[in-house]
Amino acid sequence: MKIATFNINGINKRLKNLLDWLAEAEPDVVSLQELKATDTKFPGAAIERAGYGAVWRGQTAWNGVAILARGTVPVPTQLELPGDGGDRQARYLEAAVNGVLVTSIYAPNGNPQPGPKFDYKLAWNDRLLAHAAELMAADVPVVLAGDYNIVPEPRDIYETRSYDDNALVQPQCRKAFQRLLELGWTDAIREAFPDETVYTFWDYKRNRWPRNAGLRLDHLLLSPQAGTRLVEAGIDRHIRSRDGASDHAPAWIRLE
DNA sequence: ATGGCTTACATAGTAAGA
Repeated sequence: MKIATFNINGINKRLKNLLDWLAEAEPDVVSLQELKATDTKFPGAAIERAGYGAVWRGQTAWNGVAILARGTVPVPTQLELPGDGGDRQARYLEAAVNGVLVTSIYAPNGNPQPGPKFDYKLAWNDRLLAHAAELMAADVPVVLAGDYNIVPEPRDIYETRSYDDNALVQPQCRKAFQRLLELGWTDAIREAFPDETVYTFWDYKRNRWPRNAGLRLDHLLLSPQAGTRLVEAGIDRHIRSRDGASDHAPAWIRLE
């Protein structure tokens, strides 16, 4: 069972990129972020023609998350991250596919910091931690897939000082990610590449892709019941170099 | 080191991304 997460950065703008990748990578489950489309603008028919059922939560202009499943329709279990009924941003979706719970997480970016956006990011991370604890207690295979907008460690970003004040690398954010690991979640990509430099995002600006000035922001965290089934993982880096590519590359795992 | 791209919404120029 191959499960991928991909910040598509505009699903309609990049529909061809998405369909080409689906056809060649053949993931069984796909967690998508940054649809940048309303519910009615989600390209459900094209995705169905590609062989995938889908659930999604859209929003005007920004955010938006979806979960796709090959040959079946995901069964949604959460349409939003619990803990703040007033939060209207489409940043969380959770669904069951063939006995595995999979999320699409699009955590807030949080810039500039300090400020209200950063406060929202920290509060959102707290809510994610609380919900992750509940999922852990359910004792089932869970894959917390998505764009966390957190660089877990210094080795997960290229050599630079330009991000020192950026929300992505702040200690409060890294601590939130670390707490998830302490709860018992496994960072699948780091588990598969313990000593390698692995990036999933390269800014469009400043020649960051050609000079591999990247960041690792997209993560797949596994509950113990999923972690014992991990056999392979990867980043589809070549997707980032295509015409009209998203600024993120797909990250994926394979569970036995 | 640098907002130097790119998008949606709109139909010019902002806001947002990370």
